[in-house]
Amino acid sequence: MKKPHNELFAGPTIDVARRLIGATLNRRLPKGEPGAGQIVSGRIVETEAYLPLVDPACHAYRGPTKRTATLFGRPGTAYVYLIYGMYYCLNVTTEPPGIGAAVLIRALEPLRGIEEMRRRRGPHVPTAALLSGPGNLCRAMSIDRRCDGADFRNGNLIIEPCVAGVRVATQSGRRIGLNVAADWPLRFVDAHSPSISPFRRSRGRSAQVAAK
DNA sequence: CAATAGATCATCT
DNA sequence: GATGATCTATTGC
Repeated sequence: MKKPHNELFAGPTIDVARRLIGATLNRRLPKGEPGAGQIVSGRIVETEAYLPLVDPACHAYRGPTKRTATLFGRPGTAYVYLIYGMYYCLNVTTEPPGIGAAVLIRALEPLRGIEEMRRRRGPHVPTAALLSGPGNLCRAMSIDRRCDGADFRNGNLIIEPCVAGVRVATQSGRRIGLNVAADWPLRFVDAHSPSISPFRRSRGRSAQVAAK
């Protein structure tokens, strides 16, 4: 039994998004599939904040629905949804219960279970790219709607904070794939990681502004 | 390198 | 009935 990391999910959404860079995501592969029970894990190197109340790109913006119910629950819960009929996206809920907001996990650097990830992504995918991109990391780690509502402190989907004292060179920039409020500087990356997701068209240019 | 098309479906209007 | 917090392959410069 490990110590729960409540402090990791506390505070403003932007702070959580920054704090999650360098943290470790551990996933225990579900029963009934290859590698069941094994742990696959990665180091978080890219996140995006979706702010409470004021953010038109946040799924919570128009109030709770059946799909987005978990967004309004306690912080540190998994919000998983299907996008484009084909891929899942994994979020960490933030803010107190009743307020909908989250941090999207966009990319990780593979740590454990590389063979299991490659089995799900394909034999020719380079190791550094196995967990690069929100849809890809969910596929590699067998994360889908069954994970919606999971607690990141216990269970089969756990986030452990960055080791104390480790400094990650974090940068911020515009968000990716949005039609509204894409230019808000709410995307955070570990600038030195080879696993950051490729830049994609989201209109305009992708300004990278140095943060701390 | 940049732009575009197509795959595919739960959710919401 | 339209729409995505995506990804890959393909085309064109």
